[in-house]
Amino acid sequence: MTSTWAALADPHRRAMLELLRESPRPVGDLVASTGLSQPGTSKHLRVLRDAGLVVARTEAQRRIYALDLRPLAELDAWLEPYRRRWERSLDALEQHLDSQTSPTPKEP
Amino acid sequence: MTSTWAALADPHRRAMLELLRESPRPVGDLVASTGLSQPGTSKHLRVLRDAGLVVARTEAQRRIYALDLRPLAELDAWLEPYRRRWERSLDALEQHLDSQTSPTPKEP
DNA sequence: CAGGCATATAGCTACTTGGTTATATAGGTG
DNA sequence: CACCTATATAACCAAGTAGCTATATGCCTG
Repeated sequence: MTSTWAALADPHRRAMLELLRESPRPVGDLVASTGLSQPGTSKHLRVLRDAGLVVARTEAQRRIYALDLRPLAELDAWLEPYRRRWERSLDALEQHLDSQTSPTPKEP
Repeated sequence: MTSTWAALADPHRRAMLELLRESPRPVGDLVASTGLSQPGTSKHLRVLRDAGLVVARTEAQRRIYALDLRPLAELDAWLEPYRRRWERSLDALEQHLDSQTSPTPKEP
């Protein structure tokens, strides 16, 4: 799972994933959108591939990259117990502010 | 946000967070649980502090570290659009398996 | 105030990483 | 086959990181 976190620690890679969330794309598109060199982009794609976050299919000379959501679902599962905690806090806060209008929630 | 992802990319740091999820603890506890040197542990704690994932309060000579959930909530928000995607897939799967015994219990 | 305990910082080293340019590989097309 | 397009890999460099040991800081206690 470490490789997933590490892969997501880079802003360029996160941006690439967001692009791929819309639809699968060839490398050229990602090169254009990141503004990095083509080899640089390929290097990032390798990291994402090694982490299992994307898969590539070959189409003539092009490699079409697509998201694989499973590692993200794993992160989501990791977050779950923490999420329960802050949801509990929010519930409490909500109860506390029950009858008020508060634009800026604060730590008690 | 990059600092949050980067902080979580290290297994020792994730383990420390899991410890702190149970309750706030002094550094000594974390040293013991990680098996790292004390300075090494302190270094990791600094990364977590800089990312805002933990806060420390001083209590005599001890520093008691506690989780701050807010950066994790941010990650959760980042995951949201992806989550929608895999939930949609799961919905589809579910429909497909409609008349069978459901192995994955769900939130009511 | 001396000494001990708990933690942080400094300073070092080996390794990893993000970026580059140059080159290799693979497929399409004249 | 010669060449072009698209992508990957190699080789290199600067900067960052994870670990260590040694040292500084801060607080308590006798």
